[in-house]
Amino acid sequence: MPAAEPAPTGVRARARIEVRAAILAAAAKRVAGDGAADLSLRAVARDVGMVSSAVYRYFDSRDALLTALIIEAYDSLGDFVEEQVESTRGRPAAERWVDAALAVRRWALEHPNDYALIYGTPIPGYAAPDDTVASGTRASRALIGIVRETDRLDPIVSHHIEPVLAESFVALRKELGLDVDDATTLAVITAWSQLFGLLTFELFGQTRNFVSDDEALFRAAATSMAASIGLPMT
Amino acid sequence: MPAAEPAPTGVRARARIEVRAAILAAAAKRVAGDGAADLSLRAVARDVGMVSSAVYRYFDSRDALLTALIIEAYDSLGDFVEEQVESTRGRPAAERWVDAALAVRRWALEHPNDYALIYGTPIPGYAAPDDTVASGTRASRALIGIVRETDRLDPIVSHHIEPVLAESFVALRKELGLDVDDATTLAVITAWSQLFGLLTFELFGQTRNFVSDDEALFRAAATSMAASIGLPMT
DNA sequence: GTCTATAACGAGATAGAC
DNA sequence: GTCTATCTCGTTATAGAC
Repeated sequence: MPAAEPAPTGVRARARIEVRAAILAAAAKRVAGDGAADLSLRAVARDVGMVSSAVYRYFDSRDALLTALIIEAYDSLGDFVEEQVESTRGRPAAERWVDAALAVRRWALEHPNDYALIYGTPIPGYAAPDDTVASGTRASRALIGIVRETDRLDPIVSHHIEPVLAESFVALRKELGLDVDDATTLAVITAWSQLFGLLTFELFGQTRNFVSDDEALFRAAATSMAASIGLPMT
Repeated sequence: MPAAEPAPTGVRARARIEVRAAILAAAAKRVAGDGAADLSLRAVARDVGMVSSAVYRYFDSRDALLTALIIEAYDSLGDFVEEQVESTRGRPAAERWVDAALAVRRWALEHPNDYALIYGTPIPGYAAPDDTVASGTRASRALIGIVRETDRLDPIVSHHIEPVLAESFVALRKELGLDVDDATTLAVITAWSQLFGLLTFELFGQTRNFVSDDEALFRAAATSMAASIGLPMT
Protein backbone atom coordinates (compact mmCIF):
# COMPACT_ATOMS: atom_id res chain seq x y z
CA MET A 1 0.00 0.00 0.00
CA PRO A 2 2.73 2.57 0.69
CA ALA A 3 4.13 2.32 -2.83
CA ALA A 4 6.98 4.41 -1.48
CA GLU A 5 9.70 2.08 -2.73
CA PRO A 6 10.81 2.36 -6.37
CA ALA A 7 8.70 -0.67 -7.33
CA PRO A 8 10.94 -3.75 -7.50
CA THR A 9 10.99 -5.40 -10.87
CA GLY A 10 11.02 -9.04 -9.78
CA VAL A 11 8.46 -11.56 -10.89
CA ARG A 12 7.07 -11.68 -7.39
CA ALA A 13 6.42 -7.96 -7.37
CA ARG A 14 4.93 -7.99 -10.85
CA ALA A 15 2.54 -10.75 -9.96
CA ARG A 16 1.54 -8.96 -6.81
CA ILE A 17 0.70 -5.82 -8.71
CA GLU A 18 -1.32 -7.74 -11.23
CA VAL A 19 -3.34 -9.60 -8.65
CA ARG A 20 -3.98 -6.37 -6.81
CA ALA A 21 -5.24 -4.78 -10.00
CA ALA A 22 -7.44 -7.79 -10.73
CA ILE A 23 -9.00 -7.55 -7.30
CA LEU A 24 -9.61 -3.85 -7.71
CA ALA A 25 -11.14 -4.36 -11.14
CA ALA A 26 -13.48 -7.04 -9.87
CA ALA A 27 -14.43 -4.88 -6.91
CA ALA A 28 -15.13 -1.95 -9.20
CA LYS A 29 -17.41 -4.14 -11.28
CA ARG A 30 -19.28 -5.24 -8.17
CA VAL A 31 -19.68 -1.66 -7.00
CA ALA A 32 -20.99 -0.70 -10.41
CA GLY A 33 -23.67 -3.35 -10.23
CA ASP A 34 -24.77 -3.50 -6.63
CA GLY A 35 -23.61 -0.23 -5.21
CA ALA A 36 -20.73 0.32 -2.83
CA ALA A 37 -22.75 -0.40 0.28
CA ASP A 38 -23.15 -4.03 -0.76
CA LEU A 39 -19.54 -4.63 -1.66
CA SER A 40 -18.55 -8.03 -0.37
CA LEU A 41 -14.99 -9.19 -0.03
CA ARG A 42 -16.03 -12.76 -0.54
CA ALA A 43 -17.86 -12.03 -3.77
CA VAL A 44 -14.86 -10.14 -5.11
CA ALA A 45 -12.57 -12.99 -4.15
CA ARG A 46 -14.86 -15.45 -5.89
CA ASP A 47 -14.84 -13.31 -9.05
CA VAL A 48 -11.06 -13.28 -9.14
CA GLY A 49 -10.89 -16.99 -8.44
CA MET A 50 -9.37 -16.78 -5.01
CA VAL A 51 -10.50 -17.50 -1.55
CA SER A 52 -11.58 -14.65 0.67
CA SER A 53 -8.74 -15.07 3.11
CA ALA A 54 -6.20 -14.73 0.31
CA VAL A 55 -7.47 -11.26 -0.46
CA TYR A 56 -6.20 -10.19 2.92
CA ARG A 57 -2.66 -10.49 1.59
CA TYR A 58 -3.53 -7.52 -0.63
CA PHE A 59 -6.00 -5.54 1.41
CA ASP A 60 -6.17 -5.35 5.16
CA SER A 61 -9.93 -5.24 5.26
CA ARG A 62 -13.04 -4.56 3.28
CA ASP A 63 -12.73 -0.91 4.15
CA ALA A 64 -9.16 -0.84 2.87
CA LEU A 65 -10.41 -2.25 -0.41
CA LEU A 66 -13.05 0.46 -0.58
CA THR A 67 -10.46 3.07 0.22
CA ALA A 68 -8.25 1.82 -2.60
CA LEU A 69 -11.21 2.01 -4.98
CA ILE A 70 -11.96 5.54 -3.89
CA ILE A 71 -8.37 6.67 -4.24
CA GLU A 72 -8.19 5.07 -7.66
CA ALA A 73 -11.29 6.96 -8.75
CA TYR A 74 -10.00 10.26 -7.41
CA ASP A 75 -6.69 9.74 -9.16
CA SER A 76 -8.36 8.85 -12.42
CA LEU A 77 -10.29 12.11 -12.30
CA GLY A 78 -7.24 14.00 -11.06
CA ASP A 79 -5.06 12.70 -13.91
CA PHE A 80 -7.68 13.64 -16.44
CA VAL A 81 -8.29 17.16 -15.22
CA GLU A 82 -4.65 17.95 -14.53
CA GLU A 83 -3.73 16.90 -18.03
CA GLN A 84 -6.51 19.02 -19.49
CA VAL A 85 -5.50 22.08 -17.49
CA GLU A 86 -1.88 21.65 -18.43
CA SER A 87 -2.63 21.29 -22.12
CA THR A 88 -4.39 24.64 -22.23
CA ARG A 89 -1.68 26.64 -20.51
CA GLY A 90 -1.26 30.00 -22.19
CA ARG A 91 -4.82 30.19 -23.44
CA PRO A 92 -7.32 32.71 -22.02
CA ALA A 93 -8.24 31.76 -18.48
CA ALA A 94 -11.99 31.75 -19.04
CA GLU A 95 -11.61 29.28 -21.90
CA ARG A 96 -9.36 27.12 -19.80
CA TRP A 97 -11.93 27.03 -17.02
CA VAL A 98 -14.73 26.01 -19.34
CA ASP A 99 -12.59 23.33 -20.95
CA ALA A 100 -11.52 21.98 -17.59
CA ALA A 101 -15.11 21.94 -16.36
CA LEU A 102 -16.14 20.06 -19.49
CA ALA A 103 -13.31 17.64 -18.84
CA VAL A 104 -14.69 16.93 -15.39
CA ARG A 105 -18.07 16.32 -16.94
CA ARG A 106 -16.66 14.04 -19.61
CA TRP A 107 -14.85 11.99 -17.02
CA ALA A 108 -17.96 11.75 -14.90
CA LEU A 109 -20.08 10.57 -17.81
CA GLU A 110 -17.48 7.98 -18.70
CA HIS A 111 -17.10 6.80 -15.11
CA PRO A 112 -20.51 7.27 -13.52
CA ASN A 113 -19.89 4.62 -10.90
CA ASP A 114 -16.60 6.14 -9.87
CA TYR A 115 -18.29 9.51 -9.68
CA ALA A 116 -21.01 8.11 -7.45
CA LEU A 117 -18.38 6.44 -5.31
CA ILE A 118 -16.54 9.66 -4.54
CA TYR A 119 -19.22 12.33 -4.79
CA GLY A 120 -22.33 10.33 -3.96
CA THR A 121 -23.95 9.24 -0.75
CA PRO A 122 -21.38 8.17 1.84
CA ILE A 123 -21.18 4.41 2.35
CA PRO A 124 -22.91 3.39 5.59
CA GLY A 125 -20.40 2.22 8.16
CA TYR A 126 -17.43 3.38 6.15
CA ALA A 127 -15.27 6.26 7.28
CA ALA A 128 -12.79 7.57 4.73
CA PRO A 129 -9.29 7.72 6.18
CA ASP A 130 -7.02 10.69 5.57
CA ASP A 131 -5.26 8.72 2.82
CA THR A 132 -7.94 9.84 0.42
CA VAL A 133 -7.43 13.55 0.91
CA ALA A 134 -4.36 14.00 -1.29
CA SER A 135 -5.98 12.34 -4.28
CA GLY A 136 -9.36 13.73 -3.43
CA THR A 137 -8.30 17.33 -3.87
CA ARG A 138 -6.37 16.95 -7.11
CA ALA A 139 -9.19 17.88 -9.45
CA SER A 140 -10.15 20.89 -7.38
CA ARG A 141 -6.55 21.99 -7.15
CA ALA A 142 -6.15 21.69 -10.88
CA LEU A 143 -9.18 23.90 -11.44
CA ILE A 144 -7.94 26.42 -8.94
CA GLY A 145 -4.55 26.31 -10.64
CA ILE A 146 -6.18 28.12 -13.54
CA VAL A 147 -7.05 30.98 -11.22
CA ARG A 148 -3.59 30.92 -9.68
CA GLU A 149 -1.90 31.15 -13.05
CA THR A 150 -3.98 34.13 -14.14
CA ASP A 151 -2.05 37.35 -13.77
CA ARG A 152 -4.77 39.93 -13.69
CA LEU A 153 -8.34 38.96 -12.87
CA ASP A 154 -11.24 41.08 -14.06
CA PRO A 155 -12.95 43.04 -11.30
CA ILE A 156 -16.02 41.36 -9.82
CA VAL A 157 -18.79 42.55 -7.56
CA SER A 158 -17.93 41.95 -3.94
CA HIS A 159 -20.34 41.15 -1.14
CA HIS A 160 -19.90 41.54 2.54
CA ILE A 161 -18.17 38.53 4.03
CA GLU A 162 -18.48 37.57 7.67
CA PRO A 163 -15.26 37.78 9.70
CA VAL A 164 -15.41 34.08 10.61
CA LEU A 165 -15.56 33.21 6.97
CA ALA A 166 -12.86 35.69 5.97
CA GLU A 167 -10.58 34.13 8.52
CA SER A 168 -11.08 30.62 7.18
CA PHE A 169 -10.42 31.98 3.69
CA VAL A 170 -6.96 33.07 4.77
CA ALA A 171 -6.00 29.53 5.71
CA LEU A 172 -7.58 28.12 2.59
CA ARG A 173 -5.72 30.48 0.28
CA LYS A 174 -2.46 29.70 1.99
CA GLU A 175 -3.13 26.00 1.52
CA LEU A 176 -3.83 26.52 -2.16
CA GLY A 177 -1.14 29.09 -2.86
CA LEU A 178 -3.79 31.50 -4.02
CA ASP A 179 -3.29 35.26 -3.93
CA VAL A 180 -6.77 36.72 -4.38
CA ASP A 181 -9.23 38.73 -2.30
CA ASP A 182 -12.12 37.39 -0.25
CA ALA A 183 -14.73 38.01 -2.91
CA THR A 184 -12.76 36.01 -5.44
CA THR A 185 -12.18 33.26 -2.92
CA LEU A 186 -15.91 32.99 -2.39
CA ALA A 187 -16.50 33.06 -6.14
CA VAL A 188 -14.08 30.17 -6.61
CA ILE A 189 -15.79 28.11 -3.93
CA THR A 190 -19.26 28.77 -5.28
CA ALA A 191 -18.11 27.99 -8.82
CA TRP A 192 -16.65 24.75 -7.57
CA SER A 193 -19.82 23.73 -5.79
CA GLN A 194 -21.89 24.76 -8.77
CA LEU A 195 -19.84 22.67 -11.14
CA PHE A 196 -20.19 19.52 -9.10
CA GLY A 197 -23.75 20.37 -8.11
CA LEU A 198 -24.87 20.54 -11.69
CA LEU A 199 -22.99 17.39 -12.52
CA THR A 200 -24.49 15.54 -9.58
CA PHE A 201 -27.94 16.65 -10.66
CA GLU A 202 -27.32 15.44 -14.17
CA LEU A 203 -25.83 12.10 -13.22
CA PHE A 204 -28.28 11.35 -10.47
CA GLY A 205 -31.25 12.13 -12.67
CA GLN A 206 -32.44 15.37 -11.13
CA THR A 207 -32.42 17.30 -14.40
CA ARG A 208 -33.92 14.74 -16.72
CA ASN A 209 -37.43 16.14 -16.53
CA PHE A 210 -36.71 19.59 -17.82
CA VAL A 211 -33.24 19.85 -19.32
CA SER A 212 -33.04 18.69 -22.90
CA ASP A 213 -29.38 19.36 -23.56
CA ASP A 214 -27.29 18.83 -20.47
CA GLU A 215 -24.02 19.65 -22.14
CA ALA A 216 -25.23 23.01 -23.44
CA LEU A 217 -26.49 23.92 -19.99
CA PHE A 218 -23.26 22.80 -18.40
CA ARG A 219 -21.17 24.81 -20.83
CA ALA A 220 -23.26 27.92 -20.24
CA ALA A 221 -22.99 27.46 -16.50
CA ALA A 222 -19.22 26.98 -16.72
CA THR A 223 -18.91 30.15 -18.76
CA SER A 224 -20.82 32.13 -16.18
CA MET A 225 -18.68 30.62 -13.42
CA ALA A 226 -15.55 31.83 -15.16
CA ALA A 227 -17.03 35.30 -15.40
CA SER A 228 -18.09 35.32 -11.76
CA ILE A 229 -14.52 34.53 -10.74
CA GLY A 230 -13.23 37.28 -13.00
CA LEU A 231 -11.25 35.02 -15.32
CA PRO A 232 -10.44 37.09 -18.40
CA MET A 233 -11.91 35.95 -21.69
CA THR A 234 -8.95 37.06 -23.79
CA MET B 1 -50.38 5.85 -2.20
CA PRO B 2 -52.92 7.86 -4.13
CA ALA B 3 -54.32 9.57 -1.03
CA ALA B 4 -56.66 11.20 -3.50
CA GLU B 5 -59.84 10.31 -1.64
CA PRO B 6 -61.01 12.56 1.18
CA ALA B 7 -59.70 10.10 3.76
CA PRO B 8 -62.62 8.03 5.09
CA THR B 9 -63.05 8.26 8.81
CA GLY B 10 -63.93 4.65 9.60
CA VAL B 11 -61.96 2.63 12.11
CA ARG B 12 -60.73 0.35 9.39
CA ALA B 13 -59.36 3.23 7.38
CA ARG B 14 -57.77 4.80 10.43
CA ALA B 15 -56.03 1.58 11.30
CA ARG B 16 -54.83 1.20 7.76
CA ILE B 17 -53.32 4.66 7.78
CA GLU B 18 -51.62 4.02 11.08
CA VAL B 19 -50.13 0.74 9.97
CA ARG B 20 -48.95 2.37 6.78
CA ALA B 21 -47.29 5.09 8.76
CA ALA B 22 -45.67 2.54 11.05
CA ILE B 23 -44.27 0.65 8.09
CA LEU B 24 -42.93 3.84 6.56
CA ALA B 25 -41.34 4.86 9.84
CA ALA B 26 -39.65 1.50 10.21
CA ALA B 27 -38.47 1.61 6.62
CA ALA B 28 -37.09 5.11 7.13
CA LYS B 29 -35.17 3.90 10.15
CA ARG B 30 -33.72 1.03 8.14
CA VAL B 31 -32.70 3.35 5.34
CA ALA B 32 -31.05 5.62 7.86
CA GLY B 33 -28.95 2.80 9.23
CA ASP B 34 -28.07 0.62 6.29
CA GLY B 35 -28.65 2.86 3.33
CA ALA B 36 -31.48 2.62 0.85
CA ALA B 37 -29.82 -0.01 -1.31
CA ASP B 38 -30.12 -2.57 1.45
CA LEU B 39 -33.75 -1.94 2.23
CA SER B 40 -35.47 -5.27 2.67
CA LEU B 41 -39.20 -5.68 2.97
CA ARG B 42 -38.75 -8.58 5.33
CA ALA B 43 -36.62 -6.62 7.72
CA VAL B 44 -39.12 -3.80 7.77
CA ALA B 45 -41.92 -6.28 8.40
CA ARG B 46 -40.06 -7.76 11.31
CA ASP B 47 -39.48 -4.33 12.82
CA VAL B 48 -43.18 -3.55 12.70
CA GLY B 49 -44.02 -6.96 14.08
CA MET B 50 -45.73 -8.39 11.07
CA VAL B 51 -45.00 -10.96 8.46
CA SER B 52 -43.51 -9.95 5.16
CA SER B 53 -46.52 -11.10 3.19
CA ALA B 54 -48.75 -8.81 5.22
CA VAL B 55 -46.72 -5.79 4.19
CA TYR B 56 -47.75 -6.42 0.63
CA ARG B 57 -51.28 -5.42 1.57
CA TYR B 58 -49.92 -1.94 2.11
CA PHE B 59 -47.19 -1.69 -0.50
CA ASP B 60 -47.09 -3.52 -3.78
CA SER B 61 -43.36 -4.08 -3.75
CA ARG B 62 -40.09 -3.00 -2.29
CA ASP B 63 -39.88 -0.36 -4.97
CA ALA B 64 -43.32 0.96 -4.08
CA LEU B 65 -42.18 1.26 -0.48
CA LEU B 66 -39.10 3.13 -1.61
CA THR B 67 -41.18 5.40 -3.78
CA ALA B 68 -43.44 6.21 -0.84
CA LEU B 69 -40.38 7.01 1.26
CA ILE B 70 -39.00 9.27 -1.44
CA ILE B 71 -42.27 11.11 -1.91
CA GLU B 72 -42.57 11.54 1.82
CA ALA B 73 -39.10 13.04 1.95
CA TYR B 74 -39.76 15.39 -0.95
CA ASP B 75 -43.01 16.52 0.65
CA SER B 76 -41.36 17.08 3.98
CA LEU B 77 -38.82 19.37 2.33
CA GLY B 78 -41.48 20.94 0.15
CA ASP B 79 -43.70 21.75 3.12
CA PHE B 80 -40.80 23.26 4.97
CA VAL B 81 -39.55 25.47 2.17
CA GLU B 82 -42.99 26.54 0.98
CA GLU B 83 -43.89 27.62 4.48
CA GLN B 84 -40.67 29.55 4.81
CA VAL B 85 -41.14 31.30 1.48
CA GLU B 86 -44.71 32.18 2.31
CA SER B 87 -43.82 33.58 5.71
CA THR B 88 -41.42 36.09 4.20
CA ARG B 89 -43.76 37.44 1.54
CA GLY B 90 -43.37 41.19 1.24
CA ARG B 91 -39.78 41.25 2.44
CA PRO B 92 -36.92 42.13 0.06
CA ALA B 93 -36.43 39.35 -2.43
CA ALA B 94 -32.73 38.85 -1.74
CA GLU B 95 -33.44 38.32 1.95
CA ARG B 96 -36.21 35.91 1.13
CA TRP B 97 -33.88 33.90 -1.08
CA VAL B 98 -31.21 33.65 1.58
CA ASP B 99 -33.75 32.65 4.22
CA ALA B 100 -35.27 30.03 1.95
CA ALA B 101 -31.85 28.65 1.12
CA LEU B 102 -31.03 28.46 4.80
CA ALA B 103 -34.33 26.67 5.32
CA VAL B 104 -33.33 24.05 2.78
CA ARG B 105 -30.07 23.63 4.62
CA ARG B 106 -31.74 23.37 8.00
CA TRP B 107 -34.10 20.73 6.71
CA ALA B 108 -31.23 18.79 5.18
CA LEU B 109 -29.23 18.85 8.39
CA GLU B 110 -32.24 17.67 10.34
CA HIS B 111 -33.07 14.94 7.84
CA PRO B 112 -29.72 13.84 6.41
CA ASN B 113 -31.01 10.43 5.44
CA ASP B 114 -34.00 11.83 3.63
CA TYR B 115 -31.66 14.20 1.88
CA ALA B 116 -29.43 11.35 0.80
CA LEU B 117 -32.46 9.40 -0.34
CA ILE B 118 -33.63 12.08 -2.72
CA TYR B 119 -30.45 13.90 -3.72
CA GLY B 120 -27.86 11.17 -3.25
CA THR B 121 -26.68 8.28 -5.34
CA PRO B 122 -29.54 6.57 -7.15
CA ILE B 123 -30.48 3.23 -5.64
CA PRO B 124 -29.17 0.37 -7.80
CA GLY B 125 -32.01 -1.40 -9.51
CA TYR B 126 -34.58 1.19 -8.57
CA ALA B 127 -36.14 3.49 -11.15
CA ALA B 128 -38.19 6.35 -9.80
CA PRO B 129 -41.67 6.44 -11.33
CA ASP B 130 -43.22 9.70 -12.46
CA ASP B 131 -45.23 9.81 -9.24
CA THR B 132 -42.29 11.46 -7.56
CA VAL B 133 -42.04 14.41 -9.90
CA ALA B 134 -44.83 16.53 -8.43
CA SER B 135 -43.44 16.34 -4.91
CA GLY B 136 -39.87 16.40 -6.16
CA THR B 137 -40.14 19.84 -7.67
CA ARG B 138 -41.95 21.57 -4.82
CA ALA B 139 -38.85 22.94 -3.10
CA SER B 140 -37.41 24.23 -6.36
CA ARG B 141 -40.73 25.78 -7.32
CA ALA B 142 -40.97 27.50 -3.98
CA LEU B 143 -37.52 29.00 -4.44
CA ILE B 144 -38.36 30.10 -7.94
CA GLY B 145 -41.59 31.57 -6.62
CA ILE B 146 -39.47 34.23 -4.96
CA VAL B 147 -38.16 35.25 -8.35
CA ARG B 148 -41.64 35.14 -9.85
CA GLU B 149 -43.06 37.39 -7.16
CA THR B 150 -40.35 40.00 -7.62
CA ASP B 151 -41.58 42.91 -9.68
CA ARG B 152 -38.40 44.43 -10.88
CA LEU B 153 -35.16 42.49 -10.93
CA ASP B 154 -31.82 44.26 -10.80
CA PRO B 155 -29.92 44.15 -14.07
CA ILE B 156 -27.36 41.37 -14.32
CA VAL B 157 -24.52 40.64 -16.71
CA SER B 158 -25.68 38.48 -19.56
CA HIS B 159 -23.64 35.88 -21.41
CA HIS B 160 -24.20 34.45 -24.80
CA ILE B 161 -26.60 31.54 -24.66
CA GLU B 162 -26.70 28.82 -27.30
CA PRO B 163 -29.90 28.62 -29.33
CA VAL B 164 -30.58 25.03 -28.22
CA LEU B 165 -30.40 26.14 -24.65
CA ALA B 166 -32.47 29.27 -25.20
CA GLU B 167 -35.16 27.14 -26.72
CA SER B 168 -35.33 24.78 -23.77
CA PHE B 169 -35.49 27.82 -21.49
CA VAL B 170 -38.71 28.90 -23.16
CA ALA B 171 -40.44 25.67 -22.25
CA LEU B 172 -39.00 25.73 -18.76
CA ARG B 173 -40.22 29.27 -18.07
CA LYS B 174 -43.66 28.42 -19.33
CA GLU B 175 -43.74 25.42 -17.02
CA LEU B 176 -42.73 27.59 -14.08
CA GLY B 177 -44.78 30.64 -14.94
CA LEU B 178 -41.64 32.70 -15.00
CA ASP B 179 -41.35 35.90 -17.00
CA VAL B 180 -37.63 36.64 -17.17
CA ASP B 181 -34.92 36.76 -19.82
CA ASP B 182 -32.50 34.01 -20.77
CA ALA B 183 -29.67 35.34 -18.63
CA THR B 184 -31.87 35.34 -15.55
CA THR B 185 -33.14 31.87 -16.36
CA LEU B 186 -29.59 30.62 -16.46
CA ALA B 187 -28.79 32.46 -13.25
CA VAL B 188 -31.71 30.78 -11.51
CA ILE B 189 -30.61 27.34 -12.67
CA THR B 190 -27.01 27.89 -11.65
CA ALA B 191 -28.11 29.27 -8.28
CA TRP B 192 -30.28 26.22 -7.77
CA SER B 193 -27.46 23.82 -8.62
CA GLN B 194 -25.08 25.79 -6.46
CA LEU B 195 -27.37 25.65 -3.48
CA PHE B 196 -27.79 21.91 -3.63
CA GLY B 197 -24.20 21.39 -4.70
CA LEU B 198 -22.86 23.11 -1.64
CA LEU B 199 -25.28 21.28 0.58
CA THR B 200 -24.38 17.94 -0.94
CA PHE B 201 -20.71 18.69 -0.38
CA GLU B 202 -21.35 19.59 3.22
CA LEU B 203 -23.56 16.63 4.01
CA PHE B 204 -21.46 14.10 2.17
CA GLY B 205 -18.28 15.26 3.82
CA GLN B 206 -16.53 16.93 0.92
CA THR B 207 -15.96 20.21 2.75
CA ARG B 208 -14.90 18.96 6.14
CA ASN B 209 -11.21 19.28 5.46
CA PHE B 210 -11.12 22.98 4.76
CA VAL B 211 -14.36 24.65 5.74
CA SER B 212 -14.59 25.54 9.40
CA ASP B 213 -18.00 27.19 9.41
CA ASP B 214 -20.31 25.63 6.88
CA GLU B 215 -23.25 27.83 7.75
CA ALA B 216 -21.32 31.05 7.22
CA LEU B 217 -20.10 29.81 3.86
CA PHE B 218 -23.57 28.73 2.88
CA ARG B 219 -25.05 32.07 3.86
CA ALA B 220 -22.42 33.96 1.87
CA ALA B 221 -23.00 31.72 -1.14
CA ALA B 222 -26.76 32.20 -0.92
CA THR B 223 -26.29 35.95 -0.78
CA SER B 224 -24.18 35.91 -3.90
CA MET B 225 -26.72 33.68 -5.63
CA ALA B 226 -29.46 36.22 -4.93
CA ALA B 227 -27.28 38.94 -6.39
CA SER B 228 -26.45 36.88 -9.47
CA ILE B 229 -30.16 36.44 -10.15
CA GLY B 230 -30.72 40.15 -9.68
CA LEU B 231 -32.98 39.83 -6.65
CA PRO B 232 -33.16 43.31 -5.10
CA MET B 233 -31.79 43.74 -1.59
CA THR B 234 -34.33 46.32 -0.58
C1' DG C 1 9.48 -15.24 3.20
C1' DT C 2 5.33 -15.03 0.35
C1' DC C 3 1.28 -16.67 -0.98
C1' DT C 4 -2.97 -19.63 -1.00
C1' DA C 5 -6.36 -22.85 0.90
C1' DT C 6 -8.97 -24.93 4.67
C1' DA C 7 -11.59 -24.36 8.47
C1' DA C 8 -13.83 -22.01 11.73
C1' DC C 9 -16.08 -18.03 14.58
C1' DG C 10 -20.15 -15.12 15.45
C1' DA C 11 -23.37 -12.26 13.50
C1' DG C 12 -26.99 -11.43 10.40
C1' DA C 13 -30.35 -12.42 6.82
C1' DT C 14 -33.20 -15.64 4.38
C1' DA C 15 -36.25 -19.77 2.98
C1' DG C 16 -39.12 -23.35 4.02
C1' DA C 17 -41.39 -26.59 6.93
C1' DC C 18 -44.50 -26.75 10.40
C1' DG D 1 -47.08 -16.89 12.61
C1' DT D 2 -43.00 -19.51 14.50
C1' DC D 3 -38.99 -22.23 14.45
C1' DT D 4 -35.26 -24.08 12.34
C1' DA D 5 -31.97 -25.08 8.92
C1' DT D 6 -29.17 -22.85 5.70
C1' DC D 7 -26.88 -19.20 3.64
C1' DT D 8 -23.57 -15.13 3.39
C1' DC D 9 -20.88 -12.00 5.53
C1' DG D 10 -16.00 -10.19 7.56
C1' DT D 11 -12.43 -11.88 9.75
C1' DT D 12 -8.90 -14.86 11.90
C1' DA D 13 -5.97 -19.02 12.91
C1' DT D 14 -3.45 -22.52 10.90
C1' DA D 15 -1.12 -25.41 7.83
C1' DG D 16 0.92 -26.45 3.54
C1' DA D 17 3.07 -24.97 -1.32
C1' DC D 18 6.20 -22.23 -3.92
